[in-house]
Parts: sequence; structure tokens; C-alpha cells
Amino acid sequence: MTESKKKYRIGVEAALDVISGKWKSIVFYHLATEKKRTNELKNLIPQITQKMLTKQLRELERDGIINRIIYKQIPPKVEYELTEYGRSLKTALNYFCEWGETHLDKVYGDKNSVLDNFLDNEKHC
Amino acid sequence: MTESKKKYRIGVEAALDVISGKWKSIVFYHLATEKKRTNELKNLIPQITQKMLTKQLRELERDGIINRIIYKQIPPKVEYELTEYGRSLKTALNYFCEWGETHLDKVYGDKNSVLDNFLDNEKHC
DNA sequence: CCGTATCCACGCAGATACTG
DNA sequence: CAGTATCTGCGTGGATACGG
Repeated sequence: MTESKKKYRIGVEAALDVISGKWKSIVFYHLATEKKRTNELKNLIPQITQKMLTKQLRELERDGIINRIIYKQIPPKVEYELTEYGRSLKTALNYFCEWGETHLDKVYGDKNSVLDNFLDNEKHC
Repeated sequence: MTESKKKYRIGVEAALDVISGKWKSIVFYHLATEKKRTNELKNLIPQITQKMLTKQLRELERDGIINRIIYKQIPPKVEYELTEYGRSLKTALNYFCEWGETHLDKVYGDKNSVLDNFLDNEKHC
């Protein structure tokens, strides 16, 4: 981030910075319920590549949103969980989620399969 | 956006999509108080280029967040204002803003000039 | 199982010049 | 004043192969 950009940021941008990476919100969402292993996340988000998953997790960790729990064993086992700080984001994110759900059809206009797939799952907010 | 990405989105992502463009949140913030002319926005956000400002405004307009008001006159006059739909985002954004402000020092660690510049202004949320 | 390294294509965004 | 066009560099993210 450039100095010039920093200078004019507002709170919203600070929050967006930590959560608006390409896959961060969905990673956050999956970790919001309970801690997960790396592979669980990969299975929950099939489209993400190993590289991107690692990258997003590292950034979330760097920003203090998640904890990385390493079990020293063979084969390796790593789990990720929200930090206390990360959990403080849930409330704000819930409002965002509710807004998004309420206005999903508007955002996507011609409600294609998005909504169907979306509604297949249980709860998102 | 790819189909695969769509398929797994959740409400949060829908909301993030419409507001997480590079300059969108700050543009939104400035329009939240009252409607503004193009040049006013440029002056309020000195770092933004004409090109990017236009781009962000077009996307916000396309997503139904803002209205573009064109006065047919010479020299040209164009104003932008939040739509009813756009205003519905304010509540959710306020929570984000509050979270961001509360945790600004954490996000930026070594609180440099960011906070000073930030606190110079009146109110952000 | 988990993560890194390398290569590469694409889109984003800056600078600049130009139009109505 | 408001917006477009072009050129260009750079970061982001995908594919793939490899390593601990």
C-alpha cells in the first residue's frame, strides 16, 4: 500500500484491507464456525489453489485474524482458527452478509444458478 | 467473475463485490453525506486519477449504488448521489467502519502518520 | 499432508494526451 | 468540466512441479 493511499483511508478501508482478498471472506466464513485443517479448507473451497490458500491464510495470520496451529508430526497436521481479534470481525461481517443475501438478486440481476447453489446450503450469516 | 467463483459465493462476497473496488469505499463515504460533482470528488480524493474515478463511479452506477445526474449544459455538469439501494449499504458499512476505526492501530501496527491524518478529520462512521 | 518455487498470462491502474 | 483513448509496467493469480 502506498503512502498516499494510506493518508486518506477511513475505517472502512482498514477493515476491507484485512478481509477483501480474493478468497478471504469465504475462508473466514468457514473458519467462523470451527477450526479447520488445511485440507478441509481446500475441500470446502475446491476452486482455490494450494498457492492461493496458503497466501490468503498467511495474510489473515499476519493481520491477526487467525491462528495457525502446527502439530509436529508425520504426516504434517496444521489447523487454522479465528483469533479473539478475528472473532470481533464477525459482527460487522454479519451485517455485510445480511445485506449481501438480501440484495443478492439485485447484485446478480438475472438470478442464474447462483441463488440455487446458494440456497442449497443451510446458513451463511 | 468466473462461474466457479460465483457458485461458492456467500452474502459477504456479494457485498464485498460492490464495495471493495480500490476507491469505492472512499467514494461511497464522500457521497454518503450529500451528492457531489465529479470535480468535488476529485478534490476530495486527490490521489485518484480521472480514469479511475470514472471507472469506479461507473461500476457503482452499474451496481445500482449511485445515480448519475447529468445537466445538459456547457460547461458540462454531472453529479452523483446514493440511490435508495446504496443508502441501504450505509448501516452495514458503518459497522465495518467502526470495526476499522477501533482496530486501526492493530491493522497498521506501528501507527505512523496514518492515525494523525485520520484523526484530523471529524467523523468517518 | 502441507507448503514452496517457477513460469506465465491477464487485468488493474498510472501517466499522458486528446475530445465534446 | 467531464470523459475517453492509448501505452505501459506491475501485481495477482493460475498451472505445474518439486520438497520437507
